[in-house]
Amino acid sequence: MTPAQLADLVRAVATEVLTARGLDVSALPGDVGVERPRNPDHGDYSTNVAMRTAKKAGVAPRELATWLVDALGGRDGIASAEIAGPGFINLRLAADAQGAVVGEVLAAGESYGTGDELGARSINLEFVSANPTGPLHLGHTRWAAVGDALGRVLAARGAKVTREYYFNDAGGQIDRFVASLVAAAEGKPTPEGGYGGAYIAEIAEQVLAAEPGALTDPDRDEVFRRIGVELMFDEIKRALHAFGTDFDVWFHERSLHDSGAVDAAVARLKDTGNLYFSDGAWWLRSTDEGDDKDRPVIKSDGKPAYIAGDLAYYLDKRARGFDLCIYMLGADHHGYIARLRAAAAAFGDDPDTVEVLIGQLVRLFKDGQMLKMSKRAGTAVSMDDLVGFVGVDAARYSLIRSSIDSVLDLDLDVLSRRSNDNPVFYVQYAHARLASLARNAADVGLAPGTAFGLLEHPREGDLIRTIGEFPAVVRTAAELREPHRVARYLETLAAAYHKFYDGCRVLPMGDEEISDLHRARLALCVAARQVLANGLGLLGVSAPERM
RNA sequence: GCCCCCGUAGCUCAGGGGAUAGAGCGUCGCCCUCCGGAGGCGAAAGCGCAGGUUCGAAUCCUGCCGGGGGCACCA
Repeated sequence: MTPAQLADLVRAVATEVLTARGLDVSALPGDVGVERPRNPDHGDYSTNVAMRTAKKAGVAPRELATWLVDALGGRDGIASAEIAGPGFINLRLAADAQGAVVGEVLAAGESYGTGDELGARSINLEFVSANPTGPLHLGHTRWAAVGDALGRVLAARGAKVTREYYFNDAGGQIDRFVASLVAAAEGKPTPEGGYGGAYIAEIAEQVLAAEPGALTDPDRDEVFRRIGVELMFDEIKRALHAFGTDFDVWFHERSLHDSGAVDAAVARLKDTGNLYFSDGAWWLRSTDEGDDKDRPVIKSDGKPAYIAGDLAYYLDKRARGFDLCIYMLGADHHGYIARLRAAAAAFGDDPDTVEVLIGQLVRLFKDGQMLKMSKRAGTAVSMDDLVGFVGVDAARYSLIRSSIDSVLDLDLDVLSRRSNDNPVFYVQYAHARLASLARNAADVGLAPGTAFGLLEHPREGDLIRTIGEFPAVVRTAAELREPHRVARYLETLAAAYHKFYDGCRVLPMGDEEISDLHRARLALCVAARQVLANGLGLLGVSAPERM
């Protein structure tokens, strides 16, 4: 019996009991569930349904709990039901009912953990979207890891996800980038406000290699722009791909200007009265969505402001059929939330079709000193740097496993000193150990069995219940847009497995005869390995056969 | 001044109202006669402060204190 099935049973029994007693069934909360108590004395699962329902139903919590316990006690698969504390109902499952979860995992295989509650949603997930003026730094790397994992998690729960990268290749930042390239090519110092990293000189060199006459070309800047920006794009794409993060759509802001989409979007907003004219500029009422001031869309010099591109871009996304647009932005962009929502509202959409996830910074420490991440200074810690230090798996995992709400401090000395310092190896080790076990089992002719009722050891029960949690963990991670929950769950699962492995012998000892218990335990191991692999897959982290 | 995020063990971080608050690393002490010791068992150690809501608050609300990040007709 899975937790979901048990919750269904509790709900059904509660409904029966209330009905039989002539009480209001609507007093039941909509999300009747079971949870795993921390204290094993409190059973395999517990439910607080009696406490949550009692007041509305007009009965004492413990009295209602008594009725529920009586009704639950005799049900198939329930070994015991008892009241505790203020009205908790603590449940124990029969070993065979609980063990059936193992069979479900084996049957579901790679699809265990997936669901379809997001099936109706077509989601545009935009993340990273770094300006093509320099290599991806640590902050971008965090979004690359988290965004990619979120995309996988959303897809696992049924959403149709398009991962998208928006290149801001139309504004003044690009002009400065180009000017920096030209200066480098001419051997001149970095211009005021330009970019001075070593990569600038490298790209300038490549431009000259591709177009030897670039410096004397009448359209010199245009040549450097065309080739230089393209080289930067390629570099960013290469780094992301090497990081295991690929996008479905690489969107160029410039295309919106070139195609007239920006003008069209602005015109439409003027027509519908969603822009107002003041002080020579056209303004969007972003204050309606909580902004502290309205924002100009057309500047008083007649040129479109940056936000004009955002408006056209939003319209483009909607035209492509997305019913939810998720933007992952850094903490320094939190002011954009109101603007982006206002954009949706201005086009007549529900602002909730725009969901902005704000992630905090990553700080890197080495020798106790914080490393600055300034691209301009050229001392940035890049995605490649981090990967070079710790590898893709550890980099992704360490960035994903924390909530994006918290500033993340990574210590390079710790991460690069010993691999064991990173929890990813704890999880991967569990998988590798299971893979090894499977090889050994095959060598002695042991095959998985189905006598799950024999799995009565406390650590077997704990492992089975942990495996049973996985689908709900993925569902919650998708719903809350928090892929770090998957990582933390995997650490719990790995711990449950290691404890089981320490306490329960799987393979026959010496010339011991193979028994149904051996076969059932092997099946449990196969299931555990499947869940570890599925979970690591959601994070884009490898599940190694050997380490 | 206004807005956003954070404050939980020595450190890095989990804990979407529930019973005795967890993990990794670090410290101390155990377990190698067989499946991978990159493991297991045990110990010390913590919810910034004050109110409020609730049967019940690390979790929700308010205020304060502390830290970080934002508040452009730049992109």
